[in-house]
This record gives sequence, structure tokens and C-alpha cells, in this order.
Amino acid sequence: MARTRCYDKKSGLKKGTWTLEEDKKLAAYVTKYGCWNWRQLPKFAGLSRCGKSCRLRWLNYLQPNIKRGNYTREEDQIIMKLHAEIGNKWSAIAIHLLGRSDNEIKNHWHASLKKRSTHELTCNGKKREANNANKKSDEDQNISPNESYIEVSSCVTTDQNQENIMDAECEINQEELFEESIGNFWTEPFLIDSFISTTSNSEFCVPLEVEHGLFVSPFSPIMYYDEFLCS
DNA sequence: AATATCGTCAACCGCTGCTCC
DNA sequence: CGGAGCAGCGGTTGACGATAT
Repeated sequence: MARTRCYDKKSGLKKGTWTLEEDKKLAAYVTKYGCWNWRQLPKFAGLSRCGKSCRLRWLNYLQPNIKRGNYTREEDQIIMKLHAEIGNKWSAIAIHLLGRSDNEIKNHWHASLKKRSTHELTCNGKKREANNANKKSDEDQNISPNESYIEVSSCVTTDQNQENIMDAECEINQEELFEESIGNFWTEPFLIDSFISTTSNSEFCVPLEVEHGLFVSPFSPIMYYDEFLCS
């Protein structure tokens, strides 16, 4: 899935698909020195790209913990549930799915989940209408809602019955999975921190040359150590 | 086999909010 | 307080492969 390469004459910056060589340069630089300033980074990394482009490429593609490929059922359910709650806050949703970038989640949503979501909404709407109708008839007959579900299920055709059962199971699973994932998220608030601390020994440990409180990078301007940490 | 249409996804663009001076 | 510079976010674009006609 490649975009044709192009060159922006006005800014002198390259646009379009990233080449393997560019990827290597960016990954090597960020891995070694970190992303101390995205705007300045391409200059020092030897790339004819704008900082934004580098940042996006790193976040969406080159990060070592990035997960690629098919989405699991659980991931889909988390996305759908969170989207229903907070809307198009892709970065917020991405926090709950370690290894998935906001851009990827957004693409995935527009590619497949959006349709599924609207389909489920319409189905749920129909189900709710049906349930309301059933509830009313239950009230007439003094039957509890739980009982009525079984009653109704046994009354409908086999296919509908099967579909109802599957939907019900699906709803339960969704609830469970979401509670589980959210629970983990809130009970493990330092998951990302611990991840960083575990990886910082290898990939993200920036080899600092600290001398008299100065941070000196071979390819970047001199900056104060504190300033570097803050940035 | 040729063409049209659809689906996917990397990448760009413009806006917003934050920080610093 | 306001402007400049920056990172981050979400919407959109467009190339390309897959599928349908």
C-alpha cells in the first residue's frame, strides 16, 4: 500500500511514501537520541522531511512496541464500546489498546467497525422495540422480564432464537471484556510507565554525554540536561 | 480480458491547545 | 496579555490491491 513519492519544491521537503532508507535513518536516530524536538529532528537525522511527518511515521509505524495486523475480537469490542462512550477521541481510545496507534484505530474504525456499529445500533433498536412490546405483554400476563426472555425465545423461529441467544451472549461477553479491560486499565495505572522503564534499558536509553550539566548530542545542538529531560 | 467500483491504510493538512518569552 | 513555536489530534485524501461486472 504505497503512495507515489513526490517532492515539495516550495519547502524543499519530501512527501509521500517513506523509503526503507528513511525509515532506518529515523528509527536509528530516535532510538539513539530520542525525540527531543520533532521540528529539528529531521535536520539532524539527515532527512528531508518535516517534523510532523517524522513524528507520525515513528508513532504509527516505527515504534518498537507497535502491533500490526488483524484486530482481535476483544480489541474491536473495546474500540466500539469506547467510541460509543467518548466518540472520535482516537488518542484516548488508543491508550486502552497498547501497541495500536490512534491513526490505525481511526482507519480500522472507518474501514470496518463503523458499519458494524451502525448495524448493531439498528439491531439493538429493533430489539429494544421488541423488548418493550414483550415487556408490555409480560406486564399484562404478570411474567418477570427474565422469564419472558425465555418465553419469547421459545416462541420465535429457530433462526431468530439462535440469533437472540448469540446476541445475548455477545452482549454479556462485551460487558465482561470491557469491565475487564477498563478494570485492568484503572487498576494498573502505571502500565505504560513500567513499560517505558523496562524498555529504557535497551531501545530507548538515550546515550547521554553529560558534562558539567550539559547534554551533548553528536548530531544535535548543545542543550542543558534539565532542558532535555523536560523536553 | 478489460473496466469499474470498493476497501484499506499510509500520509497529509489544518486546527487546537499548551508553553515560553 | 498576546504572539510565536511546538506537539498532538482528528478529518481527509489518494494510491493501490481486491473484487465485481
